[in-house]
Amino acid sequence: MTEPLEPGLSTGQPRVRIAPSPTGPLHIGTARTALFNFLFARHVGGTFLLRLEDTDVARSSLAYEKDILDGLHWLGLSWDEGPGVAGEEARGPHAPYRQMERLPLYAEAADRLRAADMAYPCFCTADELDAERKRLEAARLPPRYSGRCARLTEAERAALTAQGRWAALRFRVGEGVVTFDDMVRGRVEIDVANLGGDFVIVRGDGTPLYHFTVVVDDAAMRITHVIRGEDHLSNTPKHILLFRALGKEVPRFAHLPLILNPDRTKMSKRKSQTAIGDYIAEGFIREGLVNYLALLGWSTGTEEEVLGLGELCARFELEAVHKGGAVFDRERLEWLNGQWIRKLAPAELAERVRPFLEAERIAGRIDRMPSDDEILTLIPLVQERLPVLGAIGDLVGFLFVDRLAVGASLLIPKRWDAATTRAGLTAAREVIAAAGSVAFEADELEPPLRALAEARGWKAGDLFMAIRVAVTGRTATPPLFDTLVALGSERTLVRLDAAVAQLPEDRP
RNA sequence: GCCCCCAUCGUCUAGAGGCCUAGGACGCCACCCUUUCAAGGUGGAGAUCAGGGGUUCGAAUCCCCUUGGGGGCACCA
Repeated sequence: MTEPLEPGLSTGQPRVRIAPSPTGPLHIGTARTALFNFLFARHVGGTFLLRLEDTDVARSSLAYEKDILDGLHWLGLSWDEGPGVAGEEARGPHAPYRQMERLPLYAEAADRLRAADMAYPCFCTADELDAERKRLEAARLPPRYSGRCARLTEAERAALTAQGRWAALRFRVGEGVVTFDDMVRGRVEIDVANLGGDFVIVRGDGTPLYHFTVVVDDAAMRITHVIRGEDHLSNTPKHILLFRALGKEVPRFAHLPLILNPDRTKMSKRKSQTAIGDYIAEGFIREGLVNYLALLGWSTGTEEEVLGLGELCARFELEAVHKGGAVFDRERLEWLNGQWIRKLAPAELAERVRPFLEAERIAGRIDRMPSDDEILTLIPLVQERLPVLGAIGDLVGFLFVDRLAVGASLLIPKRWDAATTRAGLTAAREVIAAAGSVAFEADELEPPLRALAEARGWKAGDLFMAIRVAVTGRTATPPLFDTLVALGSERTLVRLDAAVAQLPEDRP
C-alpha cells in the first residue's frame, strides 16, 4: 500500500466555500448561502473559504466584487481562505482565489480531457446553435446539443481550424444514471440523457465556463461539502461527471431551499429588494439580518428564534435544513431587527445610528448634526422605537431642524378648537418658562403641566398633544417631557410662540 | 416540451406513527399599561396538515397516484 499524497476528502477536515460571481451587488441569496456555509464550517471546526467566480468578464466588475466582499465582512462572515484585496496578500494555501487568475489550471485540465477524448472541439457557431435550439423548441422538444461535432475526425477538425473557425470545447456526457446523496434532499438520481447533450466547458475564445471552473477549483481547493442553492441541483450531475473525468473524489452536496418572492418564484431583483446593501442602507443591523437569514430554511427545532451568530454556529445542523423554499418576509425581518436593536448597548447604538443622522443632514432633512453626547442622551428615547436605524430621522429629526414646519390643521387636538388650543399653548408656555428658570427636567415639567390641565378642566392628554404637535410637528413622538428636555427650554418656547402665532383666527 | 425537487395557519416554522381536538413566532384584531408613538403583558381570529387512495389497532408523520408550485435544461453564474 502506498501512502496517498493528499489525504482523502472523506478523512480530512471539512472544507466549504462561498463562490460568488461579481456580476451584481451582494444578493440576499448569496448572503444566506454564505451564512449556511459559514455556520456549517464553524459548527464542525472546518474551513470556510471564499472564491470569486469572475469568468464572465463582460458582466463582472470590481465595484461588484467590492460590494460582495464588504457585505460579507459586514455580516461578520469572515473567511479563512480567500483572495487578496486592496493590495493585501491572498490568504490560504490554494491561492489565487480569483478564477481569472487561475486560467492555467483550467487550461491544463481542459487539455487533459481533450487528450483523453473526454472532451472535443465543437465548431458550431452561435447562430447554428441558436437555430437548432429554436427548431427543437418549436417542435416542443427539450433543448439539447445534437452532438454534430462529436465524431469529427482529427483531419476534419484540422480543416475547420484551418478555415479560421474557432472551437469551443465540449464535454462528452456519455450514458448512464448519476446518483448522489444530497445532505438535505436525500438520494437524487438523474439520467445523463436528460442533461441536454454534451456541454461546453471552454468558450471559443479560450475562457472556461462555470460548470468546468467550479469543479476544477472545488477539486483543487479540496472542498469536501458543496453547500449551495437548490437552483444548482439539476446541474450537479454535470459536476459529478466532471469530477470523475478529472479523476477527483466527488465532494458531498447539500442543496439549500430557495428564498422566494411573495409569489413563490425564486427571489429576484424585479420583484423584491435583493441587494444586501439596500438593507444596510435602510438600517438593518447585521445581528438582525444574520438571525433572520439563518431562520430562512432552517430552525433549531425548538421555539427559540432570537439567536446570535455564536449561538447559530453552535446549533446549526445541515441535516435540519428544510427542503421547501421560503418566502422572504420583510415584516418578520423588521421585528427581528428591532429585537436586536433593543439588545444593543446604548453607546453601541449611538455609534451605529450616527451615520444615519449624517445621511439625514446630507439629504437636508435636518439642519445640524448632533454631537456624540447628544446622540447618546437620545438613545433611551429611541431604542425601543426603531425597527431600522434609518427610522431615526422620523423619530427625532425635529430636534435638529432650525425652523419647524407644522401643519396648521395638525395643531388643534381632536377634541379641541382653535381658541382652546391657543389658551392651552399660551398657558403651557408660561408654565414651561417658569420651570425652565429653575431646572429644565422632565420631572419638573410634568407636575405643573398636569396641574394646569386640571385647573382648567382640560384632559391632560389633549394639552400634551397640543404641546407635542406645536413643538415637534408630529402626533407620534418619543415621550413628551423627555422630548422637551432634549429640545431645550429656549427652543421649546420659540416653537410654542410660533405655533400660537400660526393658529387660525377664532370663528365668531 | 423534457428532467429534477418540493407541499403544515397569509408568512417563517414545530412536528421524525399514538404526547396533535396540530404548538410557537411575524403580521392582524381586542383588552391591559399609557400624554402620543413604540415597547411590554393578556386574550382572540387564523391550517378539515393540497386532494385521493393504500399500509396500520392508530397517519400531519410511511407508500402510491393526482393536483399545485418551484428549479434546471446557454460559448451566464
